[in-house]
Amino acid sequence: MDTKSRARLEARAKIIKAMAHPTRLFIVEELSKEERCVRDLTEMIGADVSTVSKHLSVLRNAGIIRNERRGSMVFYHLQVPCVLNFFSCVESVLESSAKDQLNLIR
Amino acid sequence: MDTKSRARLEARAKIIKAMAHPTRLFIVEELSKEERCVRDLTEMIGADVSTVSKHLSVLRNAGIIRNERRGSMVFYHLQVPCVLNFFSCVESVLESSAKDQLNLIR
DNA sequence: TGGCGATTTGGCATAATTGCCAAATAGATC
DNA sequence: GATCTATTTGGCAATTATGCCAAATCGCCA
Repeated sequence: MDTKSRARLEARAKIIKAMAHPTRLFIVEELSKEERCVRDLTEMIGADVSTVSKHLSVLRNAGIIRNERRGSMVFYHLQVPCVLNFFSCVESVLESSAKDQLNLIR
Repeated sequence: MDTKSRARLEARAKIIKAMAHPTRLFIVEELSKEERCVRDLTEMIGADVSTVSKHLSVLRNAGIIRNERRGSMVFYHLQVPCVLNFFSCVESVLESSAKDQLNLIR
């Protein structure tokens, strides 16, 4: 692995890592339906506002979501919707694992 | 968010987290071409064998890859190829970010 | 300007991840 | 069984991630 390949892999990993948290997956899923302000997301998630704000900044820094200030509120929306494709594949992995469990029992 | 939703999100996050590392992305990409033994992967990656072995176990525990022992060697192969779809979307995110950079400069 | 709601940032304690070395395990071959 | 190669596991130090509280910032409106 040369330096260039390593840099490319690191850039990719950074984006995937941004998705790799239950709360952030929830945010992505929710923003795929409609844009939301921090307060609404916080209420749905049930964590501290500061925690939610930091999760949002992780997703924003990765380039996955975007924010727009309107008045005193900040609205977030999904910038790159193809990340939703992750979900169907993840389900495939889960199904595949479930089958393995059955095979072990038999 | 109820307990059930949270569990589902955690299961998904676990799988995405397994992909969220440069070395493991390399492994997935490499195994998409052909199956490989631990020694070959280790040589390509250039880390300690134990490190590579642990990365492989992360991917295996997530259900993304599978291993098969043949003699004294263990071969790994991609179990759920749809994870390769992640890459094209990740590139979209990177491109989108690159455009943002240009807009900031202007 | 002062106060208020919305959001972000700093800081800290705790937990999880990472990578290496050393040791253990497994199969092949003698 | 002894030994060699291949792989995994245990353990440890260093780094990074997480979540909360407190404090700071921002926009609005009286």
